[in-house]
Amino acid sequence: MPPEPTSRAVPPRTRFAPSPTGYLHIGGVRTALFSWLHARRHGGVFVLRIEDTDRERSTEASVNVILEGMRWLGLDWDEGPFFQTQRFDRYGEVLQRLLDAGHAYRCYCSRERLEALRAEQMARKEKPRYDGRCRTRTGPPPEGVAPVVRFRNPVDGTVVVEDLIRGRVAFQNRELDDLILARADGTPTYNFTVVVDDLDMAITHVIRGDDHLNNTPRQINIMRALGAEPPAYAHVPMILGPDGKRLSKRHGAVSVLQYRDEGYLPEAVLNYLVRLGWSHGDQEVFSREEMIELFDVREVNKAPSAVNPDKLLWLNQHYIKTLDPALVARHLAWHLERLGLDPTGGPALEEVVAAQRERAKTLVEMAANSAFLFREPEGFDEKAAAKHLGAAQRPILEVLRAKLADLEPWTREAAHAVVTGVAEDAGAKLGKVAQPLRVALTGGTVSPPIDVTIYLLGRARTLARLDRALAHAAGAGAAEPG
RNA sequence: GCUCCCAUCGUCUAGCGGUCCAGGACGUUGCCCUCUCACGGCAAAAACCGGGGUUCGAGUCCCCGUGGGAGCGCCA
Repeated sequence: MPPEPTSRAVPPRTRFAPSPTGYLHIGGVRTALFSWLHARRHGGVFVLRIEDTDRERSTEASVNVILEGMRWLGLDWDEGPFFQTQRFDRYGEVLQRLLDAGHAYRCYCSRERLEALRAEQMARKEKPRYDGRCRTRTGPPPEGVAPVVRFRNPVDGTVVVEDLIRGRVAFQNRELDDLILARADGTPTYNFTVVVDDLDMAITHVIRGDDHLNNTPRQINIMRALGAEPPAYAHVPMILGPDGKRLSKRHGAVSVLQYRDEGYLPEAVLNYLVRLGWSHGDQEVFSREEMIELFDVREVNKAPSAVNPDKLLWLNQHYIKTLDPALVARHLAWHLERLGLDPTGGPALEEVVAAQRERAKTLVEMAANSAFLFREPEGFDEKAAAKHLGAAQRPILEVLRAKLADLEPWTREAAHAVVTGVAEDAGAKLGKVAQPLRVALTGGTVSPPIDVTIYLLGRARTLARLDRALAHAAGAGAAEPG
């Protein structure tokens, strides 16, 4: 038996081994995160392996999504990506070893027989499994039948999985059947490639979804037949949709990249995921460094957890508000471009972030709220204009225009003084001045504080828009954009 | 059906036999702040699945039940 599995004597080697058959969803990302954290925490190595032996369903597009998603989140790998389809020679080699040692045998049973067998067993309310007919087969092989290769699983005894999360889980060998290692066409199957790879890549900690817990005793048996000791295992519970049901496309099993597209920050996604099934006292916010310092797989919960989109949103806003504006600005630029806007065609992005950070839960929202700084609004919001850009507001807007025309310096403070001064002179509350001005400048009723809005917009745009608003207020017909 | 896993507020969780009439966070509700939208502040409602044990004492340990989940492919 190996010593304490998380001993720091040997740097751990962990891996993330997705199969490129769909998109990389949030559950997979969390597994990757936990694996990555374990490696980083203990100064180990994180390996990326693409399990693409299912050539029917594996796609290059899916591989790209995995790589892009990992990069976006900053889950960097130290080795790989390794592709299983490029290791077929190696699997063949190991398979031969197993065959030679008598740990594997060729099975000539037809699919029809297997299906019938399964049906019978189900009818008898038994667990469907291979009956081992070819296990002891002697004599010449049947003609014209391409055999599969099966593992000769021990018939009795117990396999114990010492799981870092579940604790000790025991399986009876008699519950296991002789699984197929290689198909009739010679290609290796999942449970076999995983064993070979985890061994070859010297993986010390297999951190994966708990849908694999039942596969583990089989894999351990194969490893032992190969004369190897199994690594430590940590089976993390599945992630459920917001409705508490299994994640599916209908509710939240979206690609990680969709979170990027919807305006989430990688910091928020990572923070959200690390708190899903793991905690450190009452702490909710974890920087990347803190996660690495504090995360311990052994503390991961055993129960599955449901995703909570609202909390992700909250974290996203938290990071939008607290991260370095320069960093957020880079993300904002990306989203502005997606909107068809030129990020350089307006005020400095860092200042935009500083002004908008408290009123946007996502970067998509921030980009949309900030669009007025980068292009001329499409006219005025009808209701807003009706209320704030009437004849009654004209005098105030005219005064504002006059004062802003030669305001020096063009700062937030100076703009503030103008607006409050106009309000005082008119004996009106600030809102009576600020709101019409806001509609005039932005076309709508929502924007950063009015002085900040003026400052960011700049003199030229401010005056042009005031002129347009004045024209509108005068009933001079529809304003021409730009 | 069989095997394995799981079970604290709506959700994520703290709790590792007494300090728990169960704490934090998201969300919800109310109040405050306020030039819009927000941010923020304060407050409130909200949970130990059920039943047996063990123990002086159980959310915490054991058993059973119930309810979820996973696996049982020439898928991964």
